[in-house]
Amino acid sequence: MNNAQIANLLLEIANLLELQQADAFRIRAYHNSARVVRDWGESLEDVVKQGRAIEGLPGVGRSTAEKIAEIVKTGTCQRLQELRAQFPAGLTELMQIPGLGPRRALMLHQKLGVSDRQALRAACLSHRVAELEGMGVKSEQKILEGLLMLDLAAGRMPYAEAAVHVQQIGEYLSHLPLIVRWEVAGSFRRRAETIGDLDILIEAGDRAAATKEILKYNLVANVIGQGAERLSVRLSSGLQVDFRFVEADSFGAALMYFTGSKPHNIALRRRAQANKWKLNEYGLFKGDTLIAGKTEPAIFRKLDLAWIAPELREDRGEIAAAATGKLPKLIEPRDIRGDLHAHTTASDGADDIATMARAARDRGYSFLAITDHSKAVRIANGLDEERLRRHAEEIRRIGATMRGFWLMAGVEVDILRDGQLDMDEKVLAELDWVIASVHSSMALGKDEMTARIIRAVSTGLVDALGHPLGRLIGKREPISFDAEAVFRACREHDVCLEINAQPDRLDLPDSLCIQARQAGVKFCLGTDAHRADELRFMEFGLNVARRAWLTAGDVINTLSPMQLRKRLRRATAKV
DNA sequence: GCCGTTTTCGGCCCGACTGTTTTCAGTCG
Repeated sequence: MNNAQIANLLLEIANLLELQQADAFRIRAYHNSARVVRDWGESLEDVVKQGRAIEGLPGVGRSTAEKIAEIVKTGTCQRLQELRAQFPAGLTELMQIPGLGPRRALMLHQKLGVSDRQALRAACLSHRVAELEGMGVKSEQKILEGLLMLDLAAGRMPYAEAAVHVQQIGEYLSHLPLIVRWEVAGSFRRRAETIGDLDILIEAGDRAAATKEILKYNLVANVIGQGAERLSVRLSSGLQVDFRFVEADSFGAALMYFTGSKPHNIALRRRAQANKWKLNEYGLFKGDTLIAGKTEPAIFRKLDLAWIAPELREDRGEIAAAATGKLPKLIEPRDIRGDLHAHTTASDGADDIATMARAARDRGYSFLAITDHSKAVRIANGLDEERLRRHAEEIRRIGATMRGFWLMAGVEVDILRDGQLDMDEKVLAELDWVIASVHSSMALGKDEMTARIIRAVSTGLVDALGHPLGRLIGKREPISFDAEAVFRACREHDVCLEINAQPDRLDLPDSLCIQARQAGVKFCLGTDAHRADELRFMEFGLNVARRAWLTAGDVINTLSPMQLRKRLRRATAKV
């Protein structure tokens, strides 16, 4: 049972308590603990199995700790079973539909016997829902639309996809003379892995006129809500966009508020409250007097905090760090001097060596590692020893023509099922850079997988562990291994963990990077580019690194070619 | 259910919008 699974059961308890209309703070306590458990670096299953106490998790007290222990041991807990017995199974699922909360879900069940999506759709279509007290034709329509949405898009989209929307909307907004200023807030500004909807702040002289103009945007499919403060629309792509109208004097406060995250906001407000102040989307108030609101830095200053980068605003200790001057100096795009994962036509890439190298140099890089697949990945035309040798020669030949640029001869070698590397050791030892990755037997059990990876990173031939989880966001679950043990092995053998920047990988993810960093492991960023154009994915890898509190010193892509050579030689010398 | 420079009890962030209502409950972020 991994932390995410434990968190899901805690969330289910929270949802069922909502149905029960239990105390709201108790419900929130379960939501909080679920979030903390999901993000927690160490496997709680391991903690429990080793007989250690679950402690140090903020928001997890005695009661929840006991439940977690019970869940690990039995797969469920008494409290959850009792709650499940009280309500039909599908009810918490109904609460996922926009506009349906616990009360309405419960009413639908009690009055109409509805307990799953299908029955709900039927009830709407036969207009039985509209007849219920507090419901009407519009509610019914809204539920039907919500059901459609749930079937259509499974909710969140990858950050990279949202970024395309932001660019399009931004171009449109920037051409509206009525709009003085606009800014994207929300999870997009925090550069989260996936984005549920877009929150865009708008400063405009005439809100009504601005609303009209925005509604003329040709990608708006329908209006979800419209008021003096807010305009919510759905684009034809299914993406929900919330426009918030904001006064100049409140812009900073609104930016903070709508950037979130929610737990971060709550923590900030408590801090304001401790001073007998009030913090909301309009500003920081002492009584009725606005004492800060125009800019974010002004509000942070009043709260006696350093400005916190949006990527850190997840209530993971950033407020305490900001209060004590201990915020990290986060890695930035200009720190990156090269890319350490790229493919060419030699395996499954679309561009040849020279094209990839030129593209990297055009980005201002000082190095690029060419890392094509090894022979086990047949479908990707993986290289055998002989082809890899010739390929490396060709890489070096082209590299020699490029002044001030290190074209690294590397490989992405497969970690076979038993942990052996899919390439002769001699050939690997001749290369500049070796990434080892799991591409097969991904369903292996946790113990076997852990042993497999540790064996591979302990060969002394590996520089980096590629896309360690092997997950594809929303498509493929991560492989299962003991992260602490693997990280320890990586540190001992001087193996970097890759942050793979492909938009649907983002692997390692931020929470595990935080844990790995604490274990003393270094990181490398790689776009895993399969065409020259994909070198731009570096941006997405940087998002992960920043969300993981990483500095330039944690990431070896910030080294100069000479420093990098030195570091890699040292690693090899240890063998 | 959690938590403690206001606290081991009694608080717990705060406001907008919708749909159905005549003053508000439910939902959302």
